[in-house]
Amino acid sequence: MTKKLRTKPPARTTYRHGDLHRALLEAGIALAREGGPHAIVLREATRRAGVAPNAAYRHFASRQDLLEAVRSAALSELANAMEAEIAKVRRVKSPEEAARATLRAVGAGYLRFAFTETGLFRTAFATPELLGFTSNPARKGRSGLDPLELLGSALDTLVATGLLPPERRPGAEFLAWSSVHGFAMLVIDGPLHEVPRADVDSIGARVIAMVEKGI
Amino acid sequence: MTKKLRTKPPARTTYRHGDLHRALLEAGIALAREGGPHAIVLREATRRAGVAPNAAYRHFASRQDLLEAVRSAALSELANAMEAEIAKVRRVKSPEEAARATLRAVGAGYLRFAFTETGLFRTAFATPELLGFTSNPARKGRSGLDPLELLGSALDTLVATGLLPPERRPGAEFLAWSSVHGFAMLVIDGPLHEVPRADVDSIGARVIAMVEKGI
DNA sequence: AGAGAAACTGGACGCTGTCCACATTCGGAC
DNA sequence: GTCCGAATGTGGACAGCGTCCAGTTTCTCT
Repeated sequence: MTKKLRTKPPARTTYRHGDLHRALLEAGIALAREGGPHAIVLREATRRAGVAPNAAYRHFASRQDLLEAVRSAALSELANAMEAEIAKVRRVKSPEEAARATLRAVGAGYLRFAFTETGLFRTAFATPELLGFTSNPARKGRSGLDPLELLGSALDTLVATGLLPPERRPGAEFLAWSSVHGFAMLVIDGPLHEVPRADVDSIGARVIAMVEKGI
Repeated sequence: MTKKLRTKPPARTTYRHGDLHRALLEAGIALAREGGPHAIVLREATRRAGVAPNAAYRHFASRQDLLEAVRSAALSELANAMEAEIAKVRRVKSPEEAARATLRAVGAGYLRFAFTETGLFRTAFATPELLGFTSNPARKGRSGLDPLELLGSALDTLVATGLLPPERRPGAEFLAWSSVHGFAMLVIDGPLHEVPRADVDSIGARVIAMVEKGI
């Protein structure tokens, strides 16, 4: 064993770190990815950045503040996962079919992220006190939309193609989001936890079908 | 100010506490009720029980163990809330209408508990590692059914009255549970947090309607 | 009455977030 | 170019947490 081959920063020689804010944020993201929100530990983040614990306070007001920043990054990655799934849909037959497929893609991307990046997913929705995801640049994906906006956009398209009556549009994102999010939780640490991936996917498809039908 | 009028146990004079297990569990439940899962703190529980911190280890293997016990109690109370709502339904017109109303009551009870006993609700589904609610006597309500079983029973009745095709019955509880649970999370600490109760209730009704229709 | 087990106490350890006082360095005004 | 204030990082401390170990008190069973 050489001494600790953790991603140890090369023992900076300069007094100033140079980009500590980003280093701490990235350490926080790594921690969240590995162990979820409660694995985000200030001292460990500073350790990984090769800096004294207190240095963090020049860049984040508190552990909670760092948590919040990681949370935004997680939401942004969630948006990217959703966009990736949506991108696969393009160039299909009818606009109607495309609209439906896009809505399904939104759900599928959400679930894929939840199951693939569980730690980040949990972090995205870990909030000791209130807060959802109000519009915040840090939480958007590459397309410039955050997860809720992506869902809203898919629903708008559904209305535009005449597949969803306009009077049922308001608040529809909450119906869809509830179902898919709840399902993710059920799988991540609920009764569906031990169920094989294939079965999970098929139930997931039914959840999305239920939304399409019942919305 | 008299010195701390917290529910201070009357400074027991005996060496033995007498019923420390229950006292700790109840302190844990109180803490969870006030501040959710992470407010369950071993030392605080022992303080409220008027006992040294280590005494807890004679009754719970770890903080996690106490958390787990509180969690079971919370699930049991959730079952009770659901049962209470179901009880209101009895003696309606047709069996079909009764079956539908019962399913809605299951959802309504779930949501009422989530919004009324938020701390306990959060605790019921807080689980650092895996686990859902497998059958466990401590998690049942007065009727002898746990929350998931209550939902399952309502769905069975729906099938019995011919309102739900039997082939769609398997796994249906996961569709219903996903939607209602997700909605609860959305309200408790998601984008719907600031929305007035009346609006929340009306969206909640739509969620339940979606399930009835899309299941 | 005595022995062994069960319940509780006391003190300690390492970990955490956070605060205060101090050291170093950077960038701009003269 | 030099000086000075602001920004950044360090060191040491504190309280609170979960947990462990060793001792003490009490109960129960023979």
